[in-house]
Amino acid sequence: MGVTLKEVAALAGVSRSAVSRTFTEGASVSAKTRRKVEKAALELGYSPNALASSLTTGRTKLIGLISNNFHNPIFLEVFDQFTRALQERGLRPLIVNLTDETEPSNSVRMLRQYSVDAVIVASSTLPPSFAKAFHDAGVPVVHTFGRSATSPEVHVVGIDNVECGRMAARELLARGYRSVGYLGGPKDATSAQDRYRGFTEELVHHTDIDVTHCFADAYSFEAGRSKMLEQLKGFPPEAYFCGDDILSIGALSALSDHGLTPGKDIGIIGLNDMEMSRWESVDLTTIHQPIKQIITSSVDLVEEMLKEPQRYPEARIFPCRVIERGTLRPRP
Amino acid sequence: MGVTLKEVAALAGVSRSAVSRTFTEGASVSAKTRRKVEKAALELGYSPNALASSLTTGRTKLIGLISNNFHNPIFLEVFDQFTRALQERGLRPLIVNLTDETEPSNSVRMLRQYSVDAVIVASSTLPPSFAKAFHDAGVPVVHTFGRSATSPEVHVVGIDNVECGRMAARELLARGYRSVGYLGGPKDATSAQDRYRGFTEELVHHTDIDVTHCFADAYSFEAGRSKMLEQLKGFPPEAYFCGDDILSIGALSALSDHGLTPGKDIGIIGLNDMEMSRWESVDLTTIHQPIKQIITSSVDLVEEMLKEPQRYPEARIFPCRVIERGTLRPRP
DNA sequence: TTTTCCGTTGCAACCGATTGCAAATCCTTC
DNA sequence: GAAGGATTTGCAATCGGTTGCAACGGAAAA
Repeated sequence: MGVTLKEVAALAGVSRSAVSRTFTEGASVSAKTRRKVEKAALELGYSPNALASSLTTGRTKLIGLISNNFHNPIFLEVFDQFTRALQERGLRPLIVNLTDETEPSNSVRMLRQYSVDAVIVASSTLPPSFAKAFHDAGVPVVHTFGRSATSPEVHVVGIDNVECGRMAARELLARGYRSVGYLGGPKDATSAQDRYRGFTEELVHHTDIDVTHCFADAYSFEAGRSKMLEQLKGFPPEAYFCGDDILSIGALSALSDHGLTPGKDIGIIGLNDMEMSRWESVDLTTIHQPIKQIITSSVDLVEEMLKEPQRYPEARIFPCRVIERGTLRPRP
Repeated sequence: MGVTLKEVAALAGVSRSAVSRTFTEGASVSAKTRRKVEKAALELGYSPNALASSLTTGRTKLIGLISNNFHNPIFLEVFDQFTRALQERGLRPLIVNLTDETEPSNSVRMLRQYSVDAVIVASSTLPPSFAKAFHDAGVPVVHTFGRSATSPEVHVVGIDNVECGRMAARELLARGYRSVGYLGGPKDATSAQDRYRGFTEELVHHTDIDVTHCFADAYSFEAGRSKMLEQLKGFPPEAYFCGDDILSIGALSALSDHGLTPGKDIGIIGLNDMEMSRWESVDLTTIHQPIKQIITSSVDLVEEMLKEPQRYPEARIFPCRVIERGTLRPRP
């Protein structure tokens, strides 16, 4: 269908190598032939076939981008950032939407078939073993939003979820709440587990504080809402640490159903600080996760791995901080 | 890096052709060789290189998916649906995030370099000429959420935006509003223009009704909110047709700033019926756009174009309907 | 047993590029 | 003008597959 090297070479009256070289950085071509070739290429509307060249160079500039969080609005931001960051560096995101039906191992195979140069697993709900599968298959991999502690074999970029749990606990303590709850994401998500661990660890010595916990089925509005509705049927604590802003927003909706005012009747602190949390109607007190930095750093890391595939795995952990808005009562 | 045909052939003791044929649908191989090859392939962990084979077959199964709506939450749903639908059919989405900085023509070139089999332009804010550029470059293209009327050269799947504008106008009339406004998306978006046209056309003979209009800078929460805040400084009409749910939600936030109750003090009707509009705290009356059907149909169309690239362009238009919730006053 | 036919197999060319190597060309310098 | 070195150039092999074609082999038909 497209114009090929050969045709350009014929028109320019040079060899195919000459054409190839004019289009590869730092190859040796004289100004004269370069001019001839460029003229011919322009005339024919030629642009090199990236896939064909990948055959010999072994580089496709294709990066697998795997996720499964399509029901969390934060993902919009994540996705926007990732695609931009990759594009800016001349890399192309090849997307995999991991649904419940899709067999994870299939995606490993598929991405290998397309010879992606590297894979980014962007999810806090996938197990470390998933990212490791790519590593084992010889594909450079970065697990963004992954758990750092127990996956020494794979690069991880994200936050310290345990510390975030502690941070949330401290914040609730500082506000004088006497009974607190953790409303986490799905129980099998490492992020939900780690945040829970930090939260309870911080509170274990405060024997005067009542601590409860529960896990929503997913990081989604509906899951947060229905779990909070369930809680409100019993005797809910004075304040909740929700494992994600979208859970918080679902929870807020449940509170409003019951005529409860967040920050006054019940405290809520979230995690992520997504755009929506800043909306006046939401005004969520939350722990800010530096998404942009995390993603830029992830893509940086990918680029470095392209140069040095056997690079020793590292964890890049970014600090979080509490953003005060309206869903916790003021500090005394 | 990976295992190649040759190695499998060597291990299985057959020719490379035999191996190739066992992995291509409907090729002639005896059960015996197939068994030998499969055993060897399994042992070596071989899976064919999709890119290499694309060289000869001319098919990559790569589909360019281009969008620029990364600030509208509806895009989460769109994106989820698109990636799933493509995956289910064995097609791979190659994403292009069209930002303001990126030169559109670059994406045409880039997608041709990766020999995508087809391109889906998923945006109601890109001009028909953009989709046409792919058509002109010989790449099959479907413009999802595009304008049907004036792009006879390109397949379009979506809704009749003019009709939606009329529908909104009729709905506001039926509720007895005497002064109405259109709060549209960016002025240069065909969807914003068409919805505006329908809206005013329907009202042109109702000389007793006051009609005003304005355009937000983008299909985003912030744009809707700030435009509505601006409106509220003057003498706003009794009800608005917002060109998109996210604009409506931004507008609702502005109303709440001013202590106005939607549905009571000011009416709002949106367009899209995205998940968020169903949230109790939003409860937006809106025009439902059948996203799922549109996307399934788009991907169907792409598949058909793969078989028949020169297929005569068609427009697939899906009907919309009003979903009554709480942001318009009841019919009299 | 020989002939015929059909399904299977391997050879070799090709897809569109890259690249090591040696030949050709250019520019200096004597 | 010739020798020398530095660039530039083209040849041909290669990347990992696919596929038309002819040869092959086995079974059924004669």
